[in-house]
Amino acid sequence: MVTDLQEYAKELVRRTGDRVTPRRVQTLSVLLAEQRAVTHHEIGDRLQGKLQLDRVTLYRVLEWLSEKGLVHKIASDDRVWRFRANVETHTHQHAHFKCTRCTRVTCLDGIDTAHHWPLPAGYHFQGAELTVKGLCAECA
Amino acid sequence: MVTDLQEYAKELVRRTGDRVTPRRVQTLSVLLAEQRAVTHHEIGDRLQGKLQLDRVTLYRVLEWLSEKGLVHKIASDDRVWRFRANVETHTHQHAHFKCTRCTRVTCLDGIDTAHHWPLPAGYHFQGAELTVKGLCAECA
DNA sequence: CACTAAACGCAACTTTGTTGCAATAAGATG
DNA sequence: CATCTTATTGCAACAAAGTTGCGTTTAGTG
Repeated sequence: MVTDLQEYAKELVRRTGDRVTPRRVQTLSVLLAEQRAVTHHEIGDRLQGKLQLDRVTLYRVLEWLSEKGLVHKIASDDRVWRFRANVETHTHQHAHFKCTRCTRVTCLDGIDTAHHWPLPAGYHFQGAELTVKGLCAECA
Repeated sequence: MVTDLQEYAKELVRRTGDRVTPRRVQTLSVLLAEQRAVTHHEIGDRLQGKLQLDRVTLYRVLEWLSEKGLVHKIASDDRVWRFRANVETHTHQHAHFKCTRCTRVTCLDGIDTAHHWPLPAGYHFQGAELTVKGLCAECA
């Protein structure tokens, strides 16, 4: 139910201690509803009609959600940031899959990128970003 | 010796069968001289003075070098393409390391990304891009 | 209800990369 | 080595993603 999701989003925003604004709640709600990582543009489309939202504001809302740990950013080779709501079942340290045909990005919770990769001497590990490319089940 | 590198670059360009132009040779020469992945901007800086080179031409030269397999492109989370000369000792299927302080990108030849990662049923593997982040030996 | 700092909207700007087209030059041919 | 053909280059204009500055609105507090 949509209302449940919005209430949940509202609760998550409230817990941060910062202001609970419609834009934050609606944006997070959209991301919670998706089972994948979506672009800034796609989020904007889904919010059309529901409420007026400036491009810049959306960037700032997403940045804020990211800072608060409610969402995470994913870099891709098309130079477009994608965002995904953080769910308890997966940590930040996971891989992503990008379909080379439909360009959809999904999370690969089965792969743990927190694994310590073999680095040259003197190097200090902080994190890793792994994107596996190929065809998803629908496009294959 | 710089001349050697330029001669080598020239030879590599010649082997493609396409035209041997100063811009292609010089650009490849700059990339061969680097032990890491450099941005379009950095390459432009290194070419200043040596020869006049338009932004667009550089993009096209790099694209061409990439198509011919003399160079490979690396995507990063700062939306900037980086390029690195292909050396026999490493294949395209390897990981990269990006220092979060000096932003330099180096190749991690010890990690093979052609490995078949565990994917959901119906998914078809094509390739993977892995960037490990942290501090390099100089910045640590 | 009034107040204040945080959010927001708007306009202008930056960075990275691309497209179209006319001018130039690599290398083949005579 | 002059000429010709076509790939390559430079220029100008454009496009997309994202950022900055600033005045206006609004959430939350008293």
